[in-house]
Amino acid sequence: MGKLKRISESTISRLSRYYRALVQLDKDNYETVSSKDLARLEHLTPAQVRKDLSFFGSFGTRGLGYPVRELKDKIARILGVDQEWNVALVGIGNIGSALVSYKEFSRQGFKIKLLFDNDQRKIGSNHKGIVIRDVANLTQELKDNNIEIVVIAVPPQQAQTVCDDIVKADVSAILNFAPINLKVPKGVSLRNENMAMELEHLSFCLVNNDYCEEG
Amino acid sequence: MGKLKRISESTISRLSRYYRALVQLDKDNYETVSSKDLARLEHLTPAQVRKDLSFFGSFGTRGLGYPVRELKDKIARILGVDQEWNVALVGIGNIGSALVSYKEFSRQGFKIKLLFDNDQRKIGSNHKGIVIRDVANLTQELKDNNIEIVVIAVPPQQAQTVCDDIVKADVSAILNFAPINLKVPKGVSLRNENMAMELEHLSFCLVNNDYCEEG
DNA sequence: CCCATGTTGTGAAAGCTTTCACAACCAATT
DNA sequence: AATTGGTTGTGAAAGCTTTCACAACATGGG
Ligand SMILES: NC(=O)c1ccc[n+]([C@@H]2O[C@H](COP(=O)([O-])OP(=O)(O)OC[C@H]3O[C@@H](n4cnc5c(N)ncnc54)[C@H](O)[C@@H]3O)[C@@H](O)[C@H]2O)c1
Ligand SMILES: NC(=O)c1ccc[n+]([C@@H]2O[C@H](COP(=O)([O-])OP(=O)(O)OC[C@H]3O[C@@H](n4cnc5c(N)ncnc54)[C@H](O)[C@@H]3O)[C@@H](O)[C@H]2O)c1
Repeated sequence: MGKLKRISESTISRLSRYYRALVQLDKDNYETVSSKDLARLEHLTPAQVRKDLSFFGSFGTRGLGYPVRELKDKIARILGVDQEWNVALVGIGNIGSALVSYKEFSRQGFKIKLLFDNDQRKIGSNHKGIVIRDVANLTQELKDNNIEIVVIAVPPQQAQTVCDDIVKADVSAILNFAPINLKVPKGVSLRNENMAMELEHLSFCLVNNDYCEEG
Repeated sequence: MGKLKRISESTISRLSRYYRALVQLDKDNYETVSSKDLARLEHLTPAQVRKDLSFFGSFGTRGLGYPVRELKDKIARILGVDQEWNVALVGIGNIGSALVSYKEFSRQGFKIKLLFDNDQRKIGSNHKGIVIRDVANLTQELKDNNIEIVVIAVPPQQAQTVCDDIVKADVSAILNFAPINLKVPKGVSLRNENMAMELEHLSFCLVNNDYCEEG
């Protein structure tokens, strides 16, 4: 079992994609899948699929391929989506509200447990069955409720302060929607969802289409 | 002027980050900035900054650094954010509505011109000053209105059909929020915004914290 | 049992990206 | 004009990721 190398960002992202494909294959009652099939489904190469999986073990059978359900479960375990995670959301505005309404996260094990805002008109109100709390008590309430992942959806100016309070609660996984570079201590995982950057990437491709292949 | 190499995805993303930093530096009335400063602001290395910029030309002065405003304008040009882009949005649900309300895109030159949905209750209604059109006429209306970028925010099952209609209108830049692998012909730039994948990345880090450094 | 066909797992090669290191240059000071 | 201190631009080195290529194994049919 290859349990030594550091896993690259891109391998982790591809794991998510394999997982999604496998969930579908399982629904469609496929028993086995080859690296070739999986690669075609995700527009990758078979060698890449095999190499990615090989970092975590040998899940396939030579000549046959991978058992769909088993591989799906193995990857679920690796990705940590075989369990439930307590999620909190800070900033219940446009994006925040959209996220609360999104049922798919819960189905995948990401349970939105707490909502926070600093707007007195919103605090105390019920949003999709969850009461919005005062961000003033953020650190304490995150601790009290065993929150493991926090999503930041506040304006960029407030994001670092909110982030600091989250870190104080020993939460070590943060998803940030504010277009700003948050500083977090070592050991805290931070992912940024930056739509402006994606749009700029597209406009770059429109302007420089010769130098921008494969989207 | 280095106009030969293919530019990597990561260089383009970093260009967006330099741009954001430069806009701020300009606002704060800085005249020049060194690769060292720019690197510190974005948590990168000075060599990386210089190498990235060198793909597009020599914008700095040895001993002095880069002229902030000039470099900002140069990068704006490279990214294509020195001009306005006509954007359309398909699927005015949770995410779609959030995007329409977001003023920042317009400020950056991404002008949301058309909205589409297939829900008869929504079609014809006014959303933040823009009327929601019937997706049935998608291809024709994209053409008629010179739309250059389309954002897909419909359920995953409908995304490929919508995508095909967009491609038919010769739009070559698509931002997709549906968690599905869209197929687009060569020459069309497709970016995916997949929040589930980001959350899975975080849960991976929580489970395998030894193998997951730097978020 | 043997052979043909198919597929994995993995070292090694190729390709790509980042970092290093330094010549080339700029400005200020003496 | 020479020296000091600073910074860029870039070829080369190092590091990382992807692809290649093939031994090792599985199955099925003669
Ligand atoms: N709406 C979009 O489409 C979009 C797109 C890209 C990025 N973003 C980014 O996402 C973030 C949220 O955007 P939005 O459109 O939802 O904004 P919004 O103004 O609709 O919502 C922000 C919410 O955060 C709350 N808030 C402000 N300061 C707070 C604090 N200190 N603690 C807790 N809550 C606080 C506000 O009361 C509000 O409810 C912003 O950083 C924005 O730049 C939004
Ligand atoms: N809401 C979120 O936080 C979130 C998060 C991640 C991903 N997503 C993805 O973004 C997409 C949109 O999510 P949402 O929550 O806004 O969903 P939603 O159901 O609120 O909105 C979807 C909208 O698309 C419209 N629609 C459906 N089929 C259409 C078609 N063929 N043409 C045009 N319009 C059509 C619907 O009428 C609706 O208005 C989905 O693919 C979802 O998986 C959403």
